[in-house]
Amino acid sequence: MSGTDTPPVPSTTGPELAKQYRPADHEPRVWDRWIESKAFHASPERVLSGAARPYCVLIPPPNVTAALHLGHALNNTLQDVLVRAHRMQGCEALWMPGTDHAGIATQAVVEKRVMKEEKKRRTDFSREAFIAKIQAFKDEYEATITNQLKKMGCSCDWDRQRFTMDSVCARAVREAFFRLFADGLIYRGKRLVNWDPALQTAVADDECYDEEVDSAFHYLRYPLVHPQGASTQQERRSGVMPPRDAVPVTWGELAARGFPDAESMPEDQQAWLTVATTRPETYLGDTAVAVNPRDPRAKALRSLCVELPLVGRVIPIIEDDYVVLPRALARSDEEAADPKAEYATGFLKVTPAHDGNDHELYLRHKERMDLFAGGPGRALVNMMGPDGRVSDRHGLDDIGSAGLFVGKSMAEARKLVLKEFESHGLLEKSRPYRHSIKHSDRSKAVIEPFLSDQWYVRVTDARLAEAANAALAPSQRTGTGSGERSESPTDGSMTFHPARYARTFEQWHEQIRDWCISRQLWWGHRIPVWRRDAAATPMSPADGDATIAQLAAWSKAGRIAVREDSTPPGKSGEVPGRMPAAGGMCVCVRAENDAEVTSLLEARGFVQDADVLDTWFSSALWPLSTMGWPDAARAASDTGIADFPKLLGAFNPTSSLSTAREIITLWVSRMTMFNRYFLGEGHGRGPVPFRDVFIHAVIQDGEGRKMSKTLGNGVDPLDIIDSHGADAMRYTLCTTATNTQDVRLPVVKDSKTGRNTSPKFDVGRNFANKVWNAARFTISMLAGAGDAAATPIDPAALTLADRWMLGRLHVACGRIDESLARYEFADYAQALYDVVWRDFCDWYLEAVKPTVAANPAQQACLLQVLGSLLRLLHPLMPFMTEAVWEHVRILKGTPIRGLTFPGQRPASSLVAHAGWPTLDAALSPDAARGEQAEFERIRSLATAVREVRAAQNVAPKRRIRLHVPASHAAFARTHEGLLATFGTLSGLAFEAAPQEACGFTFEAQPFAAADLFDAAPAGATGGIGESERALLMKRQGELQKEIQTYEGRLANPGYAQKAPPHMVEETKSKLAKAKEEFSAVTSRLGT
RNA sequence: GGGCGGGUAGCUCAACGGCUAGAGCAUUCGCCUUACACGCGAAGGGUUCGGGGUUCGAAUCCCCGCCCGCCCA
Repeated sequence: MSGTDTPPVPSTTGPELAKQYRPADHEPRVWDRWIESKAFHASPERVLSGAARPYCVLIPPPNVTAALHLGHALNNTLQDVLVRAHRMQGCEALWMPGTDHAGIATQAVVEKRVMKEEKKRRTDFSREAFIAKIQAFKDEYEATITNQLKKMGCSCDWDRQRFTMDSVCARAVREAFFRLFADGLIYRGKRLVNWDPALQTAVADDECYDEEVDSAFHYLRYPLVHPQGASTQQERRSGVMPPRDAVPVTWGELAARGFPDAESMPEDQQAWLTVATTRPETYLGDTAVAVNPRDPRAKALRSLCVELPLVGRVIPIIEDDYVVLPRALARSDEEAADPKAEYATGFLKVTPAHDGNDHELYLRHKERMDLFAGGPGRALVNMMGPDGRVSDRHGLDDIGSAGLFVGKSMAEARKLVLKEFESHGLLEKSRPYRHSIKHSDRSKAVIEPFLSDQWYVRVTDARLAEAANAALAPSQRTGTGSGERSESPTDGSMTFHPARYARTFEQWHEQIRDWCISRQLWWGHRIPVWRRDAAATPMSPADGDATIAQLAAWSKAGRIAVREDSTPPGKSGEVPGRMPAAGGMCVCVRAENDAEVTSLLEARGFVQDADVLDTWFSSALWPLSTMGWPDAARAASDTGIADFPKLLGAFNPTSSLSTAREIITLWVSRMTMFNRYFLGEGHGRGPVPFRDVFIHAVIQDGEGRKMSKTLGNGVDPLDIIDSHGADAMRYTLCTTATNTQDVRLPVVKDSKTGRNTSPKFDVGRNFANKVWNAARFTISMLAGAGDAAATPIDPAALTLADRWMLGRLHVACGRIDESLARYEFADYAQALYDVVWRDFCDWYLEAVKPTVAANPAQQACLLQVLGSLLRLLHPLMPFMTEAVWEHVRILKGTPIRGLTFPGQRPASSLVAHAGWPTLDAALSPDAARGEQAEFERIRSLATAVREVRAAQNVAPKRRIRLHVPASHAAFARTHEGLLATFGTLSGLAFEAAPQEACGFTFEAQPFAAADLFDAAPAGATGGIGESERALLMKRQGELQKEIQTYEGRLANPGYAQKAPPHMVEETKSKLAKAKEEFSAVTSRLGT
């Protein structure tokens, strides 16, 4: 810490503070003081030199898509609370800020904007020109977001702000991709995407909408054949057995196999299966028919096949319980209730290249389907071109006599297929059916599931998924899953809060699938792979040999890595001996600007992959990239931040990550895998990226709905800062942060501004104002105080009230420290509320009012307690406490023995650096239990007096006389001052109370309040008054209930025998007390 | 389909096998009591979703059911 910090601005040191806390008067000034003094700067040097413990939080980088909402406000408030508290505790606290480029979301937003403003599509621009537009948008929103965070008071180290696409992060992405590629953990594979045939691009799920359309189920007959007649496709291809020779299966044969109802069909005719489909046109890509194994017909069909009409392809019948049984065969009400059961025939055509569910079926029956199709992957028959028309050039190479469909759009093909089937007598019927299908947001075209080449990270490798699970703390492992602990010391060092989320994390990795990282977008990190298809671009042998030699040299030098299509996932690729004559070859180029390599590649027909990486790929590197990995020296020179090379060593692993539930799988998992992998020398057991993962609640509106733009129930943090102040918002958000999974915040529209707000924020505003006024009052009382002494005051020299307050402070500190350690922010807020409002304001300030002016020791105690409270409040309410601190820190204060502030930075005038209150055990309530109890008795008696005053309608300012029984004479005399203050008493009396006094019991003894009125109220007739009687009878009722409870408990024979003895004793003594008081009350009522 | 959370005062939430189930807001009554009306004092308000079980003792643990919500597929 530099300590070059400005003194308080003169204008704020005026004689008096405003009567109300007005946030706008302070927030900008306080913010400027923090920034000018570099209050949030973290120095890795201090960590590495051992001068301070590290505490580090990485901000979950907000998307640059839109301004922050209340959920962000919550998450960032909680992070700031953690960071500020640890900074005050003496840690070197680094909160790393930054934003995320959010590929799909941002590009989509900009595309919409450009369409609206310029009526142009992305494809109307060059890739570079369009990216420039997105870049401009990003700059705008990054500034908006940064401003919002600053308005909230976020104490990030702003000089270190990163963006997932800046040069430092880009280098990390490039290196990570290269290493995974070289290690065989990145491979190319096929996958179904949402294809927009109009725009000829893949679109993301959230760029589609579902819309109901009128369609139909069509019932197609597929003739049954014997597989031995057809053999496999491979054999047919080589001419062994033309498809026409497939041997038909007759109904008679089927009947003999036990197929129900087959005997009712013509015995010697070829049998068929009827499939029900809404997409008959895709039949060209069918590579199986599926039947449910529980279907009574399934057994008879085993070992048989069907032959696709016209195409002639012979495809297997597979059994899978995904298939819906027709209603007639349903085995339960639940099955029959499935609306699809009504339309189902029990036979499902399987088109794995054109339907997601069919693709899943294929993955489960891969071996069999591929065998029939002629080899690995061959059952994925793609019958459509990128233009959405039937094609025999994109994977359909056995079209047979179905050539008439080629070139037709999918809609035309549907009609034609139905017509052809009908003319062959193979269309059984069509039934109208209404269902929802996916459409593209932008073109409104019907989405076609389309097979395309994608890049994958092989996270199923043990070095990734299992390593992530091994990171979990042993107490949070269920023990059954993958990822046994190794001898690595970093295994088991990551803990979730609340603990239940560890299960989400663990199960995700147990059933993880390879991660598809390519996205058909322009905005993002472009995939650094150049590919050449041998078939597409022939090369002369000489060129080939030269290229191979060059690639081998570069590969050896670590500048590139090579994979062929045939390299199996999980294996590293090698530069082949010569240029392959078939298949594709991919070259990953390590350095971003290696023009020598890329120009040769491009000259030899290699083309860079057009896709970009999934945004989460760069996010997954956040703990590394923000710390300068892999080349911190270049990060330093890029940014001018000299200590970049020290960050990783000082702050990774980071301390706490705060994020939302759904992020566990998207982000937490991947950061864990990557941090461990890249810092773990390839074995995957390197350091974890963070020790604690805190999952915060989701803010919902009053009805339990998510806040969203479309519902119009969102609350803008800046609106709340405007109306209530940043501290009020922060405090209120903390009060909601219980460890449940969601919190409700009733939303109302402010009639004046028309903006959404919540009455909840008044809680924070009121509390801020309360603290402000408590401080204002304290300052005014201490204004004329004498000089401070250096020798700490012995608590024994203080009054009972002072020591009680120190005890309350002790309790509050313990509760707050505990809450912080457990990430229970609502309890932190509650502890502050209790100690500030209920203890300090309600009782302590009232107690010292009459005495503090004449008691220097009490002055010291009051100031130290206020200072402690402001410190404890600071993480939640940084602006207000800092504004107050400007006045408090200049007061002369003698320390109190046992109350210290470790972590304080002496050179700083900020409460942000003022250290954390720490109280010796000597000041704990336990150490002086008798005294604490004494003060509590005083409070109880005062409350009893107040009850009488309220019940009797005594004027608030009127001083009344308290008649004390002999049993309590000494007690009352000792504490007469406090009792008089709290009860607004004129004094004590020890003789019998006059007739018109109002009696009450305290500790089962008869007390009375007298001199309540100038004259006896009209109608008073002597004896006890009506309101006193009411009071006593109410009390009598309470006591009766209490006595019943205790007597019932003691009457239970099991209780005395089995309950802990101290508990039985306690009940007995409570019963005795209650009975005693009951008789006192009764006897008073009897007079 | 798998996993998880919740149902307690009108509202938002506490209470983690043992005080007469507690706070804040809202409500009612009395107060502009010299820090604070964004405040002070006092009061009313609960069959802890329903049913069963374990236990001396259940809002809390177990089982069944109902309702609401989230995540993953």
